[in-house]
Amino acid sequence: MMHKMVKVIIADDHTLFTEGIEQILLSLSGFEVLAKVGNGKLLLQTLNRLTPDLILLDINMPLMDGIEAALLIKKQQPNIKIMLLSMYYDVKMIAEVKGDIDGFVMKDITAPELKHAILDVMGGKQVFILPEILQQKSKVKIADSYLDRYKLSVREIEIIGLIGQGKSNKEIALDLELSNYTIETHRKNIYRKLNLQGTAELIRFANEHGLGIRG
Amino acid sequence: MMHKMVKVIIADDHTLFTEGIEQILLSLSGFEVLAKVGNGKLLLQTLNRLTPDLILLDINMPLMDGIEAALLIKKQQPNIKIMLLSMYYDVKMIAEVKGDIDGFVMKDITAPELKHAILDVMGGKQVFILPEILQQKSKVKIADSYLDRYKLSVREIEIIGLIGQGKSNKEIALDLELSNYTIETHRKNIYRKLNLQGTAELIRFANEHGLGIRG
DNA sequence: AATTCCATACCCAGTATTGGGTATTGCTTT
DNA sequence: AAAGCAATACCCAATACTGGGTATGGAATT
Repeated sequence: MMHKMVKVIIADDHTLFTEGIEQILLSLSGFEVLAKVGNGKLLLQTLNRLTPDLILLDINMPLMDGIEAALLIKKQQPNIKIMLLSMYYDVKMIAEVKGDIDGFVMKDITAPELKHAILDVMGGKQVFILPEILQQKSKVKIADSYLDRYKLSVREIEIIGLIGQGKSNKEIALDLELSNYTIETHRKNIYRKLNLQGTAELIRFANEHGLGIRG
Repeated sequence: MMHKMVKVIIADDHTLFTEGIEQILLSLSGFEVLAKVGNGKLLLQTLNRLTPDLILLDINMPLMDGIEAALLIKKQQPNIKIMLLSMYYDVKMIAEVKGDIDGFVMKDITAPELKHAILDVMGGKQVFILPEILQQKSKVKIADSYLDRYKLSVREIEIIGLIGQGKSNKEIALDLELSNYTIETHRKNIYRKLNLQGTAELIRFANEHGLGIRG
């Protein structure tokens, strides 16, 4: 296994990304890209005629998302290794797939790191590479950036994150053991600082800035 | 210009993506990648010592987002071409940058299309490649998929999209010339079908499935 | 023909959110 | 010492949203 080409299928709806990954794997050598597919259904169909060693699988895809596809594939062809690729980290999601998936990496790792992760997975390890923010002992680095740009406080950033995960003010108040009034006040300040109106715009902001990451 | 290497800087916080793009450009030949940077500030610093012909610039980056950086760079070094890369399409955003930016492409185009777009830009054209969904005469293709998966109706998908853009029920009712009651009813049905609770979860869904794209 | 689904619309009641404002305490900066 | 900021908390009022339900008409399916 360590000495032969790893046959890979790449599944991601962003073509630039899949073609980029393909080029990366070719440049790393040791890999053969069997196919690149843009959605979960196409992936299942492709598996009817190709048998990879490994699938690199984006979580967010049209028609059938990555996790859904992964669980199906694992059931049908348990020998195929599956590594999930994501821009986001979500504790609930990881817990959901932990027993079934061979690896999880985020899109901010380097190509050598990806290669290393793949080889670990092919060697039988289960590899979960956590996002940098969770590896750090503190969140000073990311928090500082939002402090600077938007004059957001640490608490405000935290609350944006919780809202970004879909929590209501009430839930957040319970989580943080604060009054509901306090959460509302923070939200008022957040809207003012970011010049946003309403939950929808705020969540969009959170997503675009990766602030829905649970930490 | 057509016969010499195009010097490119790639700016995107997802390292796998920047390294992928680099590999793509190398495989296409005719390009020299001067640098890959992960945020807007680093990009500005890099421009103090390198002068590219072209910057491929992701919109969503930490510390300084793509548009902010682009407008600054265009002011300081108007001869550098800038092409924005995005996963999302937003009419308002495009209108905002249309006068300043040389190109906009989405991450679901192919590498040859990217090359073609770059060469057009380097040749003096302004290139805006619209997402596939906007190029289609109808939305049957994407709508069908959600019909199947979630039993969502065409109207429901449309309303998710509008909510995903941050519109209130009242605004949507005005847009679609319907009663506010109707929008609320559609929302109730959407929550039930998707097993979601509240605006935050719905918007997250919309974003993850690209349903915030204006069509 | 009957049933189901979709689109549209409404009522009711309760909760959630937003925007205006106020206030206190503690810490940091000037 | 004074000022500014963050965290926390509250009041008021209005609007927005949610979840329960009802209903009609038209189109598609059974």
